[in-house]
Amino acid sequence: MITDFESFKQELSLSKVEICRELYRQNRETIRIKNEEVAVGNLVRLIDSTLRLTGLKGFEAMSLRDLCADAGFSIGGLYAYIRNKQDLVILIQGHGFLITLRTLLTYTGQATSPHKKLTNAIMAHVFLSEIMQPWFYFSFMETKSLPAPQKRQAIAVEQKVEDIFHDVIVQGIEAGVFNDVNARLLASLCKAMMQDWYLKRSKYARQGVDATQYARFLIGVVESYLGIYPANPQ
Amino acid sequence: MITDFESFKQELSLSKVEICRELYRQNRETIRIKNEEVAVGNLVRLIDSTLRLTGLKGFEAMSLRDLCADAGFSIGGLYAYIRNKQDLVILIQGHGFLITLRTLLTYTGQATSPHKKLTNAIMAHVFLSEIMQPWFYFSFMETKSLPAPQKRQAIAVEQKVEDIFHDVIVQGIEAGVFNDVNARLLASLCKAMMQDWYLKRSKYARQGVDATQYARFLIGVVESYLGIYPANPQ
DNA sequence: GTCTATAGCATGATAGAC
DNA sequence: GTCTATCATGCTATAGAC
Repeated sequence: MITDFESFKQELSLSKVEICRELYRQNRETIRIKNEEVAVGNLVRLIDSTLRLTGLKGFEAMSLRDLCADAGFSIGGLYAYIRNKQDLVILIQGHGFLITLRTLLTYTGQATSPHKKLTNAIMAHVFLSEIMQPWFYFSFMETKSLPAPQKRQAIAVEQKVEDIFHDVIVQGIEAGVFNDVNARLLASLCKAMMQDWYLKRSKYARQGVDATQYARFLIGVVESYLGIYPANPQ
Repeated sequence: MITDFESFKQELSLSKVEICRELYRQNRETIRIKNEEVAVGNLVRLIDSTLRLTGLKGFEAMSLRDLCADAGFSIGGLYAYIRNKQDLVILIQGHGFLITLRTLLTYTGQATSPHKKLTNAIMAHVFLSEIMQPWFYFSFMETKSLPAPQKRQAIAVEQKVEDIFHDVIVQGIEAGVFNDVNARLLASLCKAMMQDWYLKRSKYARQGVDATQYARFLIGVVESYLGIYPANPQ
C-alpha cells in the first residue's frame, strides 16, 4: 500500500544508470560501443540532454548539433549510439513503457479491495510520472510524430493503462462498493487528470502543490464520484 | 443557459470567413494584400492547412513547401501574408484567445447562481473546443516554442481561464452551496479535464462519446465533489 | 497578386584521421 | 572510441518575371 511519495521513491529505486544499462542491453545491435561501462555512462548523458532539449523546443526543433553541445558529444561520437535521429526516439520510448506497465500492475496487484487498487493505481501513476516527468512529457508530445509501429505501440500502452483503471472500476461496481458510473469514461478521466501532473508541472509548483497532495486530491475527487465518501470530501 | 451542443453552435455562429476577416483587419501591416475579399479567402485556406498539417506532424516538421502544396499557394504568394514562418503561429494564436475569453465570460455572466455559472462555463469551454478543436490543439502543442511575448500571452490567457473557474468556485463556497474544497486545485482540475477533450478527441470518438455527453459527465464529477448532488451521481 | 527560380544557410549523416 | 572535416539535402526567404 502506497501512502506518500518518499516511500514510493525508495521502494522503486529507479536509478538512471540502471535504466540505461537495461537500455544498452536491449539495443546492442544498433549501439556500436563494446565497453558496457563507457556506453552506459554516455547513454545517461545522451538521454538526459535529449529529454531536456526536447522539453524546451520540441524534438524536431532540436538539432543534433545542439544535442552534442549539451551532452558533451562530438557529432561523430553520437552516431556510435544511433543510426539516425529517429533512433533517439525509439531508444527513449521503449524503456518507459515497460516501467509504467510493470509499476501499475505491481501496485494494483498488491491491493485486495477495488477501492485500494484504485487509490494505489492513482498514487503509483502520479508518483512514477513525478520521478520520470521528462520521459512522460516527451512521450506525450512526440507520439504523433513516431513511425507507424512505434506509434501503434504507444497507443496500445496508453490503452492498456486505461484498461487497468477501467477493470478496477468495473470490479468495484460489480462488488456494489462503487456507484454505477460509466467506467470507460471515468477511466479516461483518471488518465486525463493524472496526465496534467506531468504536462503542467510548473503550474502546480507555482501553486505549491506536491505529488502527494495532488494524488490525494485526485483520489478525493474520484472517491466522491464513486460514492465512497459521499458526505464530505476533504 | 446552455443545454446542448447544437444550440450552442447556432448561437455562437463562428464562421471561418468571419474569423479570418477579423484576423485580416488585425494584421493589416504584415499582410501585403490590399483586396479584402481576396485576402480573406486565402487566409481561410492558409490557416486551415496550417492547423491540419501541424496537427499531423507538428509545426517545426511542417515545411512551407508542404503548406503551399496543401493550401494551393506558391511559395512567393505565401510570403505576401507572412514575413516569416513564426508569423504563422502569431497569426493563428492571437485570434483564438479573444474568442475563448469572450465566450467564457459571456456564458458565466448570463447565469445567476454559482452552480449555473459553473455548469455554463464547463459546457461553453467543451463546446467551444469542439468547434475549434484544431486551434485548441495547435495552441496547446506550440505554446512552448513561441517567442517570449507570445508565450507570456498564452500563459496569461490560460491563467485567466482558470481564474474564471476559481472565482466561481469561491463564490459557491462562500454562499454555502458548495463544499469547502481547494478552489485553486479544483479550477486546475477542471482545465485538465476539459483539455483532454481537444487533446484526445479521437479516443472519445472511438468510445462513441459526443461533446454534450462529455460536458455533462464532467459536470457530474465536479458536482459530486462539490456536494451538490451528494446522493447519486448519474 | 501570383508565379518561378534561386540565393544562402542549417541540417542530418558519413569518411577517415588519431 | 572519439574526434574533425566534409557531403548532400532540404529548408526559409528573396528577387524578379508575368
